[in-house]
Amino acid sequence: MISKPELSIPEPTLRRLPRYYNYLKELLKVGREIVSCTHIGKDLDLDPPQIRKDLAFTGIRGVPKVGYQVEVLLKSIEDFFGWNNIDEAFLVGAGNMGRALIGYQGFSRYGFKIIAAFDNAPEIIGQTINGVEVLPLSKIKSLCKRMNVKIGVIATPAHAAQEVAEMMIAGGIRGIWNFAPAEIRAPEGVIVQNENLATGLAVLCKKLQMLQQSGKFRQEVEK
Amino acid sequence: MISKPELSIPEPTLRRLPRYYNYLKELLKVGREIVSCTHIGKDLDLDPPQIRKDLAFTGIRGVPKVGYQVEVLLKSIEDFFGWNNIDEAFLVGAGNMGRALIGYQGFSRYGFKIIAAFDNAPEIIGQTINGVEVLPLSKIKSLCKRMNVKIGVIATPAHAAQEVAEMMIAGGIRGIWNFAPAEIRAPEGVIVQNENLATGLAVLCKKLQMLQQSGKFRQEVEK
DNA sequence: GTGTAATCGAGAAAAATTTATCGATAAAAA
DNA sequence: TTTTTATCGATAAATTTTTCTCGATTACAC
Repeated sequence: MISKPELSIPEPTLRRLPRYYNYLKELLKVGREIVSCTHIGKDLDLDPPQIRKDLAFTGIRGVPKVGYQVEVLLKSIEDFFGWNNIDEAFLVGAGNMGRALIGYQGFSRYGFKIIAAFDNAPEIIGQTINGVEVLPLSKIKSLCKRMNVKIGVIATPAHAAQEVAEMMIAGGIRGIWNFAPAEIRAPEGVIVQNENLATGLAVLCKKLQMLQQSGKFRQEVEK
Repeated sequence: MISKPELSIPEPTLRRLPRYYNYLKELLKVGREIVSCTHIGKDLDLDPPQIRKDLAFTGIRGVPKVGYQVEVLLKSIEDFFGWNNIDEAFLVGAGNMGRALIGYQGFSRYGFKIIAAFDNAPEIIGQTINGVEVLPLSKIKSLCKRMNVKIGVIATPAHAAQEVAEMMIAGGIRGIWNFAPAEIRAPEGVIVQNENLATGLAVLCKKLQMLQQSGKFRQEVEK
């Protein structure tokens, strides 16, 4: 029972940190230099002690009565995630989802860059999408090795995902960001992060549904 | 302290359910008719009792020694989320992210459909993307009302998100699915679901980083 | 039939996470 | 200079979530 990559940082914290980061970037734009947890808490609807704890994981210390310097805080989060040096990645599946990921400008902020795309469809191979060339899938293993790429993005249909993952792993990929609605099995030492768009949608729809029901309920009670 | 939409179902459960759903769909394709929690647990790397508990929230009951009927289980999850009747939604921001969301075929499975897109850029207005027309943003409020659309998707740059959200809310939108890397403030009774792609990326990168460090550490110890 | 094995459901125990509390510290005001 | 106030950090309490345990149920083998 020691197999898992022993994440000593709570995952909820890990998920909140990028949110702080985006928020702080906005603050910086507005020209704010200093911010307190109380203030962040109001804007993000979180409890100040929790924010303090989360931020403490990045190794930063605040000053009583003052708070944190926005720039220092941003730097601290960047260092924590290693966003200052760029991670180059390969993407497989240049369909709609794949194209969107290639075209999405926002990743540069997080030190992430898709440097090549792969696909099987002859009509897509050879195209250039947002400056990223689409290569035949068969080449992925050798190119992974040659270019020492460690992160792979999967944006294929569900049925192709596992096979693609195995090709990536054979090429030495250590982290897989999976957008296909499928479960990927990977050996120990390879991290798979599943990104399921439906999850967020489901949560939204369910909350909406419950809200409506409670609304109806309230109306009926009020009669 | 009674303000929040009192989600009596644990959110982690809510986030796991779509995962079960996708997994079960795959099982069905392979022709499997019956499945036990033990089996699901092996494939999804989760504990059987937890799966049982999660599934129980959808109101289903399993049969000892047998498990669950895959089709019945799928139906139960569909009913739970209300995926059998289609939710129509408007999208704002027909950039890369917006186009991807419009083009993504996968949403139909979850009873979700983007029926129109809105943008401000004159060169984009009037285009048709995957059968979805792009209309001027100014029309969104009146069209929301006329077509009784209750869900809005925001795929604009961060700075435009709040303003767009307010237009949507003015038109009667009750649920906002936000892909812009910005915090949206909404009145009570409007649900905002933030979808931050960077979150998953950050978790992946951090796990990878920790894995590498522990690997290095191990190597050094072994010397 | 009867026994065995697999699985379920429900409730208890354990773990993780969130929330609250309290003393300490630093800036601003008196 | 002293008092007041806002905020921090650390610890403790409460809550939530996960994991475990156990008796009950059902199919299958003998």
